[in-house]
Amino acid sequence: MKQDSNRIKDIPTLVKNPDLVERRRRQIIDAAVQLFIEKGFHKTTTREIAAATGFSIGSLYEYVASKEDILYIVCDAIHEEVKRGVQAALARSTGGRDVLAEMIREYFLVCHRMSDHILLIYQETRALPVQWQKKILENELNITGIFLEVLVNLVAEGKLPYLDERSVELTAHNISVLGHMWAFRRWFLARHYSIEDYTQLQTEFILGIAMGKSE
Amino acid sequence: MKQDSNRIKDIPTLVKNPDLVERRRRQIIDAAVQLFIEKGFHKTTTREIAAATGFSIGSLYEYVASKEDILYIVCDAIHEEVKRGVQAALARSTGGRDVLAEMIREYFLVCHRMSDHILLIYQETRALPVQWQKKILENELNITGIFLEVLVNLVAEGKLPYLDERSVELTAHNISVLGHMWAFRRWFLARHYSIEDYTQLQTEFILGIAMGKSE
DNA sequence: TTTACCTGAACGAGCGCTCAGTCGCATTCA
DNA sequence: TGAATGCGACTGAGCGCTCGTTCAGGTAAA
Repeated sequence: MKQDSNRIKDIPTLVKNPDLVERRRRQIIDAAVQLFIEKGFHKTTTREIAAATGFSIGSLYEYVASKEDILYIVCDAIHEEVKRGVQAALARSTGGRDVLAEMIREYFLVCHRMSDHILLIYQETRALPVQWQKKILENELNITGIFLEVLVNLVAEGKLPYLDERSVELTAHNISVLGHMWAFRRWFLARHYSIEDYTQLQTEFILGIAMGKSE
Repeated sequence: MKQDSNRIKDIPTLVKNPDLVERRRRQIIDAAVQLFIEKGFHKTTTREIAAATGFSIGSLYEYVASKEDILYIVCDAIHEEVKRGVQAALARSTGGRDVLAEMIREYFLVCHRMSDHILLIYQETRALPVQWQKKILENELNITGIFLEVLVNLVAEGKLPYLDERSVELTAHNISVLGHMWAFRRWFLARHYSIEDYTQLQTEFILGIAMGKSE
C-alpha cells in the first residue's frame, strides 16, 4: 500500500496531538463535503465550514493551512471511501467466475450512493494546485487499477476470452467511467432506469464484447 | 430547430446594433474560452477578459450583464461547435451501413480536438445559476439525441440487430460519454493509445454487443 | 506557571460592477 | 457649407463589499 504515504497525514498542523488532529479533520471533512456539494467550493466560505464543523475560524486554521487544504482532504476522503467499497465487495466475493459482474455491480452501487461526491471531484479538483490535482488523478487510476487487476486475472485463468493488453486496460477504464456516467446523468437516466436496470444493461454491454451472454 | 429560441441572443445588452453585438460577443467568447481553460472561471477576472478581448471593462459590460453571462455564452458556443461537427459528419456521410462507425469516429475526433473545452463544461457549469445549468444539460442531451436518432433509424432499417428501446438509448449515452472519457483521461490514455487506436477499440466495444464483427 | 488548544475581531487584498465623462460620427439647422 | 446638436459606443477610476487569513489574547488542564 505505497499510496498511503504522502497523504493527508502529511499536511502540517499547529496542533500537537495526532489523534485530535485526525478526529478534528474528520469533522471538517464531514462538514465541508456537505457544503461543497450544496454550494460548490468557491461559494462556500471558510467561516461557514468552521460554523458547520462547530468551531471558530481560528480553530479551523489550527488544523489546516488553507481552504485548499480542506478541498484536498475532502477529495482524498472520497476516493478512500470508493476504494473501500470496491475492495470490500472483492473481499467477500466467492471468487467464482462472475467476480467481474459482482464487482461492477458493487462499484455502480457505490457510484449511485456517492454520485454527489463523484461530481464534486470532477468539478472542483481544478481549484487545487497542480501538484495535488495529480494526486487526485492518481487516486482515480488506483481504482481503475483494481478493475484492471481483476480483469487480468480472469483472462489469465481463461475465465474470460483472450483480449490483448490494451483492450483489457480500456475495459477497466470503461467500467470506471460508466460508473461515473450514472453520477453525471442520473438526473436524466433515472427517468427510464433504476440503478439496477442500469447496472444490468451496462454489465451486458461491458461483458458483451467478451462473452456472448453472461447468465 | 426549437432549441434555437431562448439562446444567447436573448441575453440583454446595452448596445443597439445587433451585428456589432454578435461580433463583439464572438470576440469575448474567443478570449474568455482561452482564459477559462488556462486559469479556470473563478481565477479569471473580468478585467483580464476585457484586456484579452481588446477593450475596457466598461465596454465588456455593455455586451454582457455579468461574468456569469460570459461563462454561459462560452458554454453555449462550445456545444454549438460540437454539434456542428457531428452534424457535418452526418451530412457528408454516404448513408451506408456504417454511418454509425463514421459518426463515432467523427465525434471522437471532435472530442479530441476540443477536449479542453469539454472539460471546461464539466468543471465550470456549476458556477452558473441553476436555470442555465439546465440549458447546458439540455444541450448535452441534444447531442446524445443525434446519436440516438441514427441508432433508431439503423435498427428500424434492420441494419442493426434488434435492440429494445432502452438499450438503444443507453448506447447513445455511452457513445457521448466515451467521447468525453478521452477528454478526461487523455493525459493518461495517450501514453498507450492514439486517438485513432482509441476510436477503433471503443467502436468495436460499442458495436460489439450488437454486431459480431464490423468490417 | 507552562503547555495545548481555542476564540473572533481585525486586516487588507482582490474583484465584480457602475457611472460620470469622452470621442467621433451622423443628422439637423442656419 | 459649416456650426450646432444628439446619439451610440467606449473608457477607466473608483465604490462597495466579500472573504481568506492572522494574531493577540483567553481558558483549562497538568
